[in-house]
Amino acid sequence: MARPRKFDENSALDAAIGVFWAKGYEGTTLEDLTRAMGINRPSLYGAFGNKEALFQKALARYNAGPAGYIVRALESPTAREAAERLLRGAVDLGTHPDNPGGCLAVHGALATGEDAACVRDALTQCRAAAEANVRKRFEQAQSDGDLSPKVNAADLARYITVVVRGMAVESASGATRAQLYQIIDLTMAAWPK
Amino acid sequence: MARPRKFDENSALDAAIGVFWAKGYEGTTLEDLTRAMGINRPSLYGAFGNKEALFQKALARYNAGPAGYIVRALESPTAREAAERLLRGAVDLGTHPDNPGGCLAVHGALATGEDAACVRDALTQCRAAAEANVRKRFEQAQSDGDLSPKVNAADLARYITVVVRGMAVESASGATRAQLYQIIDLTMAAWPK
DNA sequence: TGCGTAGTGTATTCTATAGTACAAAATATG
DNA sequence: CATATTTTGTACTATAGAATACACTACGCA
Repeated sequence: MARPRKFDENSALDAAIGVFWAKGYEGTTLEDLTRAMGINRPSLYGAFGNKEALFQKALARYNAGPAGYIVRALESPTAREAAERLLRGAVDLGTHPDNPGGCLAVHGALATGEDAACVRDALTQCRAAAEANVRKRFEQAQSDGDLSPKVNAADLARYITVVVRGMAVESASGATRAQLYQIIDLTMAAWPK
Repeated sequence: MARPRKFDENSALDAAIGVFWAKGYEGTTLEDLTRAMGINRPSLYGAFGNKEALFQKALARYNAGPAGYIVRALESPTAREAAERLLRGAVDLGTHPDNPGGCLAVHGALATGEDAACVRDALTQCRAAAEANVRKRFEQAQSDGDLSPKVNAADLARYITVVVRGMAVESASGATRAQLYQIIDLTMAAWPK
C-alpha cells in the first residue's frame, strides 16, 4: 500500500557481494555500490541500513549462495569425499569466470582499521565457523568408522581449511583452475590411511 | 650540513611495517603512521614521499627482514628440508608475539579499490616472486637428484606456497603456533617419495 | 659568527566519502 | 478519486583523511 521498490533486493545484494568481493570492504565506496546495484543512495540506506549492515546482509547471502558448497560438501558419505568436494568447491568458486577471484570471507576484510573492525571480526567468525563444521564432520566420520580414531580431527580440519584459504589467496594472484586442481591431489596425498 | 633527522629511518620503517601489517594499506591512516613512527606528517613526506611510497619502502624492508626466512630456507641442502623450513618460518613469523598475525604480503592489500591498485599489485608480484623462487629451488633439487624428476616442481612449489598463505590467513583468525605446527606435519606427509 | 640547507611543528587546504533532508513520485486502499 | 505510505532523485552536510604552506629550528661550513 505504498510506492513499490524499483529493484529486487536479492539482485541488489548479489551486486553488492560482487563489489565487496572484488575490492574488499574498505576498498568499496558507496558510489561503487550504488552503481553496481543500480540504485541510488537513499534507496540503499532505506533497504539495507548502512554500509556495514549491507555487508553483513551480503555476507549472509554469500554463505547461503556461493559458499553453499561447503555445507553440501560436508553431506558427502565419507570424510575423505567431503574433503575432496570442499577443495574442489573452493577452486571452482574461486576461479569461476563470473566471480572475482578467491573468496569473500578471505578477501572481504582480512586486516582493517578500527572502523571496519566489526566486519573483519564477522569474517573471522565466519571462517572459524566453517572450520568448526569441517571438524565436526570429521569427528562424525570417526564415530561412523570411516576415519581412523587415531587422527586428530581438529588438525585435519585445520589442514583442509588452510589449503582452501591459501588457494583463495592464490587465485587472487591469477592462479588458474587447472593449477589449483593439482593442489587438490597433493593435499589429499596427505590424507591419513 | 643541515639540521639532522630526529628519527632513524629504519626504525620508522619498522614501525610503519607494523601498522600496515596489522591494519592493511587501506585501513592505515596517516595518523596511525605518524603516531607509530613518532614523527609528524611533513617529516614522513620528506623522508618517504607519500603513503604509497612509504608502503613500498616498508615492503622492501619487510622482505629483507622478517620475510628473509624464505631465502634462508631455500638455501637448505635438500628440497624437503627447504620446504620444512619454509613452513616453520612462516608459522614462527606469523605467530610471533611481537608481530601482528600472519604475513604482510597477505594482509597488506589482498583486495582493494582503484586507489590502492598499485600496492595490491606489488604484493601480488611479491607473492609470485616468492613462489617462483621455491619452484626454482625444487627444479634445482631435481638436477641435484634429491627430488624425483617425475614430480612437477611448479605444482609442488604452489602447494607449499598455498599452505604458507593459508596459515597466514589462519593466524589472523587466532590460530596458535602449536596448532599450525601440526599443519606442517600434515603438509609434509604429502611430500613425494 | 653569520649563512645556507635540510628538518620540524602547527595549522591549513582540498578532496572523497559516508550518511541525510526534502520534495516529488508511485501505488494500495478507503 | 483522494489520501496515506513508502520509494526515489537531487542536492546537501559533515567529516575524515591525504597532502602541503610556512615559519621556525638546528647544524655544518665559510
